Amino acid sequence: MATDRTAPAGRLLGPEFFDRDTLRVAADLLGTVLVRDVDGLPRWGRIVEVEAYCGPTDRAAHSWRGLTPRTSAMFGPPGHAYVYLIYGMHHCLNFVTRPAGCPEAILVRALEPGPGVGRCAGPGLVCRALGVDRSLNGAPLEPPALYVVDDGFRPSPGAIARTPRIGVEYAGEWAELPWRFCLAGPHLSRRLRS
DNA sequence: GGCACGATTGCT
DNA sequence: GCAATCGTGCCT
Repeated sequence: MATDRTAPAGRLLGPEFFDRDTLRVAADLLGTVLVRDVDGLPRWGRIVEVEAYCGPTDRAAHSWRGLTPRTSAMFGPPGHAYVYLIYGMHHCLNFVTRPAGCPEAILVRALEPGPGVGRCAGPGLVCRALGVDRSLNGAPLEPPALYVVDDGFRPSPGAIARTPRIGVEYAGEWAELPWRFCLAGPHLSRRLRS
């Protein structure tokens, strides 16, 4: 008996959803479903951990140094993907927020994996499990390739946690801001608190 | 042209 | 605790 891998149906999150305050978008993304379709075979997971990057003032953001070839997607329109290669071997997926010219984005750090999808507890693992690479950099978040839907799931308010972002200690005071948003559970890239 | 390093991961 | 692995950004 084959596992039903049909992606959850729901409201497609378009540019109007992402063209809002980045911290608000980050919080609202928790519990939504990220879908990646390759040749008609959907892979999906529920978003349980994200981080907001609000350049160019945010020293932890890639856009802090201004527009460069790599970060050009961050300066593009909302509702598009910003995908980059880190440590020469892992890809990281971001959703661009705010209008073009305002280089803010949200890093997808962890998913609760859907049927047949591997472990997604970490930004590199999310991209590996869903088959996301730099060919999607700058692509619009639209079906079928890559998109986000609100299927009606609503996390209980008490389940949402905020902590400082991971791996940005170099950013000084910006590293202390609680811009990592989590849905408490067993699928996070790191445990909450310490 | 050269070089240091990273929004990570997995193994010792 | 640390190696893997390479594109990017900055310097010469």
